[in-house]
Amino acid sequence: MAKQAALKPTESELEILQVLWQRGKATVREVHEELATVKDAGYTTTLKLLQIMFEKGLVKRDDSSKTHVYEANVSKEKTQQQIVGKMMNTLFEGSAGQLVMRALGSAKPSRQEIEEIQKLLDSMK
Amino acid sequence: MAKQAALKPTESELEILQVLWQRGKATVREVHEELATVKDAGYTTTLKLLQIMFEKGLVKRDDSSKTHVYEANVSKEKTQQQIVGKMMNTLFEGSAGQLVMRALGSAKPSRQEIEEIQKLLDSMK
DNA sequence: ATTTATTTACGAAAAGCATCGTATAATTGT
DNA sequence: ACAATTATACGATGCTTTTCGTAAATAAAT
Repeated sequence: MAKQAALKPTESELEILQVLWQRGKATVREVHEELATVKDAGYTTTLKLLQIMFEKGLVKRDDSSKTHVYEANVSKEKTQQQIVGKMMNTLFEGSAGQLVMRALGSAKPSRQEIEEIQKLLDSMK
Repeated sequence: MAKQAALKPTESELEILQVLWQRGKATVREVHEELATVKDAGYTTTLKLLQIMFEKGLVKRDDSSKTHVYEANVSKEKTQQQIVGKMMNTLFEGSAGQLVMRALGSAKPSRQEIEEIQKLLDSMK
């Protein structure tokens, strides 16, 4: 069904995508249980959200058996890219450098991550 | 009216804040004109937004003369920090490194910015 | 002075989002 | 077989966000 125009997941939808990206496939119940450790909402809320996400094309589902199995239909990478890109524009005047500086000031990455980033930076010069 | 609990500017509010951070002070008209180069909304829309932001405490205003003059009432730094932090959690599992990698993959910073980031990274090791 | 422009205030529509309750169907346990 | 549990579907509510129209007040222009 082709490419959709920049569909931006909402906050709640992102929480669910996070679970799906991590688990691959999951039932509503499984998503809900995992969400419950962080959030606090009813089962039907999670269900409804997943149904809406299905309509939007954010997830796909296997409904061959009674208990449907959901799976992300947008990649983690693309989604991250899209949102970071948007944020760079509305909040950092389009400057990746500024965003990076702010992110690094917020929380410290591990030594290994630091070296990875440095490697990437070197290759960009 | 004191300190508010974590007030999260909306997308549109961020666009306006961006203008105000850049200009310092501005009338509704000025904000609107600048916004118009990027966005497409009526004058009263911008006005209303600014009025709402005033009620929320996001901006302050000088209404001593008929034409009110607005100014940001939240700092760019704090706001950026707040939003980047939130995004790190909901989208990058709390990892600054992952976020940085993604940001760098999105758009290339200038050579000068790269070196600045490298300096910061070195000091973090 | 009278008209024209600009400005603020305010109400309200329209759309999007998160949440839940209830009905209905299917599955499981006894 | 029947009761209890578990699923989905779907409508509806309340809230937030964005948008604009219109009225009233002020200022500027002729």
